[in-house]
Amino acid sequence: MEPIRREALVQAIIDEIGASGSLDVPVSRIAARAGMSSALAHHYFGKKDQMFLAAMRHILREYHREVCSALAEARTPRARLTAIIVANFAQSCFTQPTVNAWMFFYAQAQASPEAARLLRLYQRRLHSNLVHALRPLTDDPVRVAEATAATIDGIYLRAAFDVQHLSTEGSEIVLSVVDSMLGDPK
Amino acid sequence: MEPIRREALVQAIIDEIGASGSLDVPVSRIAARAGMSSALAHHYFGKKDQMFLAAMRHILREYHREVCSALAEARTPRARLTAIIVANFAQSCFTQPTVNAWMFFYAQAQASPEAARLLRLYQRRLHSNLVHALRPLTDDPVRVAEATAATIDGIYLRAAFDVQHLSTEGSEIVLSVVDSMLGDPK
DNA sequence: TTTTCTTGATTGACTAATCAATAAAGAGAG
DNA sequence: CTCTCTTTATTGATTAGTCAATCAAGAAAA
Repeated sequence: MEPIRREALVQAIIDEIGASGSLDVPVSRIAARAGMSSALAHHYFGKKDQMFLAAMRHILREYHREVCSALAEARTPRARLTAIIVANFAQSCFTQPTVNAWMFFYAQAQASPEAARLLRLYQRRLHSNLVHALRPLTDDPVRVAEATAATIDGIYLRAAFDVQHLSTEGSEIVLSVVDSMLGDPK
Repeated sequence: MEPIRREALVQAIIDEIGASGSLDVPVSRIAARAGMSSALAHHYFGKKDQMFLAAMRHILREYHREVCSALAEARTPRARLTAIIVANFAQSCFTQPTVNAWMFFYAQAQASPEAARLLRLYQRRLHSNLVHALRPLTDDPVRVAEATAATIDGIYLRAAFDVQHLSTEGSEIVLSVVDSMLGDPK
C-alpha cells in the first residue's frame, strides 16, 4: 500500500503546484487530490517539506531516465552531445506542472540544504555528461560545458514563462549555440 | 516621511530574504528590521505582496540604471554588447540578497500576474537592448539575442548557487559564447 | 490477535490585516 | 507667539483565519 500512496501523493503535489502556481498548497488539498486524508499523507511523509522533496526526486529521476535512454543510443561524441541537449527539452521534462515545480525548486534550494543537495546533484550530472561528450570535440571541454549548461538552464527558464515566444524550439537554439562554440558555424 | 519609510521597508525585505533564504518572512520581522511596527508597514503598502513587488521594482530599477549608464559610454555596437552583458553581472545586481530575491521572483511570477508583468518587462528590455546592439553585427540578431539572453540568465542562475564553482567570471563566459556566435573564435 | 491502514477531530502555533487610540507636526487665526 | 484644528505618523491590541502536525480510535488484512 505504501508505495502506491507515496506515488499518488507525489503526482498530486506536482499537479497541485501546476494548478495553483504556488508552493503554498495545504497538505489537505494535496491529499484530497490523491484521494486520501491529510493525516495519511503525514503518516507516510512526516513533515510537509519531505513531500516536495520526494516530488523533486521524482522529477529528477524521470529526467535522468530521459537522458540515459537518449545517451544509450548515441554512438559518436556529437550524437551524445545532441542527445543530452534534446533530452533536457523532452516532453516529460516540459509539462506545465514540472516547469512550475522547477521554479519553486530553485527558490527552495536557497533555504533547504536537502533541496540544495538535490540541485547540485542535477548540476553535477549535467556537467559531467557534457564534459564527457565534449572532450573529443574541443580542447576546453569544461568551459564549453559550463556555457552549454547555462544556456540549457537559461532557455528552460525563459520557456517556462512565454512558451510560444521563443522563435525556435529550445533544443535547436542550444544546439546552434554549441555548434558556434565548436567552431562549426551554422 | 512616507518615502523614507517605503525605502527602508524595501531594503529590509531584500535583506530579510537574503538572511532567511525564504519568502515566508513575517511582516513583523521585516518591519522590525526597518525599525517600525508591522502596522505601519501595512499602512504604507497595504497587502504584503505589494511589499515584495516594490522590492522587485527597486531591484529592477537598479539593474536598469546599471545598464543605462554602461550603454551611455558605449560608442560602437560591439561596445554596447559588452556593456549590456557586463552590466548584468555588476556588483549591485549580484549581492546575495538580490540573487535570492530573483529566485523568489521567478517562482512568484508563476502565480502573480503583477510579478509576471514585471518579469516580462525585464525580459523585453534585455531582448531589445541586445537586438539593437547586435543588428550591425549579425544577420540574425533576434536569434543571437535570444541565445545571449538565455545564457545570461542561465549563468546568473548557476552563479546563484555555487558562486566560486564557475571557472570564470560570468560575464566572460557569456562574452566568449557571443563571440563564438558572431563567428569570432576565441 | 497483531499489524497495517485510515481518518475525524483536535491542538497549538502562527500571522496578515484591521482598528481604535495616541502622539507629533503643521497651518493658519487672532 | 500661542492657541485651536487638521492632517499625518505611529503603534499595541485584537480579530479572524489558516494550517501543519498529532492522536486516539476504528476498519481491514494477515
